[in-house]
Amino acid sequence: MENKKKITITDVADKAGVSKSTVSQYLNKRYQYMSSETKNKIAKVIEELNFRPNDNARNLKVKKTKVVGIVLANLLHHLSTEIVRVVEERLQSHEIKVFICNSDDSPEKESDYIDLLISKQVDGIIIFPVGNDPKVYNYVISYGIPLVFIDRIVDGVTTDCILLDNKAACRLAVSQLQNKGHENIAFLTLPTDIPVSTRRERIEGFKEAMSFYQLEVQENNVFSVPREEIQGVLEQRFLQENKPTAIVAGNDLVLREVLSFINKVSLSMPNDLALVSIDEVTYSNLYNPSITTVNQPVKEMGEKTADILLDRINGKTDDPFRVYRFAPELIIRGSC
Amino acid sequence: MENKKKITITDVADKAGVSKSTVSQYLNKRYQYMSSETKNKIAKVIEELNFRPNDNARNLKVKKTKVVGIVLANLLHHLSTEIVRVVEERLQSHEIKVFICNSDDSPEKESDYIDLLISKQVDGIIIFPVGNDPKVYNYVISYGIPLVFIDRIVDGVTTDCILLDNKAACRLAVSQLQNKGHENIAFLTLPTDIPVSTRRERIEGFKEAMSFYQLEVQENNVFSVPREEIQGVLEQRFLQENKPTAIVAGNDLVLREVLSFINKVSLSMPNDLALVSIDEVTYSNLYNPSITTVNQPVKEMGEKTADILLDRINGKTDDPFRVYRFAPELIIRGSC
DNA sequence: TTGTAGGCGTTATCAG
DNA sequence: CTGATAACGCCTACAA
Repeated sequence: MENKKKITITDVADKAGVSKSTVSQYLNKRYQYMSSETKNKIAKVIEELNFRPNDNARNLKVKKTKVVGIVLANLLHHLSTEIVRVVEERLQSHEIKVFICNSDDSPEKESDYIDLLISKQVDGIIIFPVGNDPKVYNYVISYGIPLVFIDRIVDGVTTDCILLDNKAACRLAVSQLQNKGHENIAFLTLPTDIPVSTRRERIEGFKEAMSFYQLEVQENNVFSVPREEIQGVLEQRFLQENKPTAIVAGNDLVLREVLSFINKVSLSMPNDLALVSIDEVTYSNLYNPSITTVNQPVKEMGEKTADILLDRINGKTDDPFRVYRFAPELIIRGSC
Repeated sequence: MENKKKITITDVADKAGVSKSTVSQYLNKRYQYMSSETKNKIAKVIEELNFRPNDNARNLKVKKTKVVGIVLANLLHHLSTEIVRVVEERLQSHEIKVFICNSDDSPEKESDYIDLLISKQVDGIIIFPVGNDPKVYNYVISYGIPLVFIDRIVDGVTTDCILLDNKAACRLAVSQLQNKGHENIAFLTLPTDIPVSTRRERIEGFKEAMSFYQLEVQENNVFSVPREEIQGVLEQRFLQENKPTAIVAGNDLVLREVLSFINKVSLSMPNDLALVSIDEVTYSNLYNPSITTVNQPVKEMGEKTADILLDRINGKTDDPFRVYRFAPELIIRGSC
């Protein structure tokens, strides 16, 4: 189990009785310039020695690494990982591998991983951004590495962005509820003090949708509070007059809290309270009653991300950067 | 937005009016050999030029990369990602970064990613294995890269393994059910034709636990079928005599199917049917009724994984490789 | 305290 | 078809 000296292309060349160059030719599949005899010989030696070329050395000469880095805000966020899967599949089919990094909602970690990916010379970077310092991201761009944002926009950074049409999502949610006769609708989301474009868009979208359907937005029905306070504010709200008859949960974390609240006070859906959640969750079909959700088109978004990135990497496009908005889809289930 | 020539240590040296070596010293924080004047000058130039050292070149000389690769079987599997988070946190505190790769339950992809990680010269590799060809894994070891398996064992590979004590998990599940007076207990798991040690261990564990509690294992109560067949076999089974009064779900995927079945035929838990699931799921507390689960000690397992790997990487141990079994924990909730 | 020279493992160029 | 040889960007003696 000694940590033996790593074997190199030179070892292979020596043992095969050819030169390094020839082995290199072999590694790069330039078989044309090679007798099938030497070819086989090299193959055998590589097998025997269990040789693997050192990519670091290779990338010193060759500019492309065929690796793309994805920096995830949160590994546990199901939507992100689903998009990643789609992106990865698409990139794989172009022979590109993916390294996933987890920023764990920390701008510092995110920045560290971006630096690492740059120093590894990856061909492209995809970020679910958590930070709000444009400098970090702009450096990637100025370094010449194609960059795509998913899920959020960062002020001051001009690059391709893949986003849900959040306002349309709210409109779908509200439309479904007002269809069912609800007028007193509450909206809950996490705090918007940090510049997370998504949350702000959803609040605005909710308000716009309400007025679109000529419903009144009661100010004590719109909440933007930290996760751990959600149950508290709901309990309070439901002690007041004029209880909401329906709730729109601004994302999956909010949904969890809302469901806990509903369980705790034994409300029954959809009669006591109707519910629509933005973003799919794993248990929407399983839950009793099943949960109506507004879903992101994961497949389309992932594929678009991969395609844009590929085009930029291969220099196939000089189109100006733009924001791609994807239409949400309403999945009507039992909760409303 | 031209893809400008990447700037190198030479550019920095030139612009700062010092030599490459001095810049290198700076990069490696050897400030002792440097006037604070030159130090500041270099810092400024690096900032201005937005220089980032090329890790590939660096790693050619320096053996440690300070990067560990994790190959995940399935990004969407919550348990895995939770363990990854713990591992990562631990490794971060030792200045080690983590690249996550998704094998997507494909042995080929897994093998490709292992090769990639090797050629990137990572310091260590952690795998949630999906393949069963020892060669792939043994190559990592023979290459001198420390390797840790999580969740499964692979026949023919001798290395450190982090596993749940699966038999104990089944014993906990059965004990809880027999406590509640159940005797006719069914067990469901996915197929065991591929050599996935975990599934086999859980089936055996179930049988042993039953006999330990002097309960009879009815052969038509033990299922090992593909996911898409689970609901079908349950429907059939519940048409027969002697219906089970309780079910143990062998993992989270099985649980989903069982819950769908229960919903479809409108059984009520825990009265019509009691349920215990092995492995935690995100919705266990939210569900109605909440779901009793046998949990893996994610934190301990993740930390142990990181610690073992760190010790191996730093050559701090020559202990023989071993299998670490972790005690599961029963979380009693409403489903039984 | 700074500079020079050589090497890390691979690829590319160009003779042979 | 094969083999020298010079990069690639950085690090590390050792010399100045």
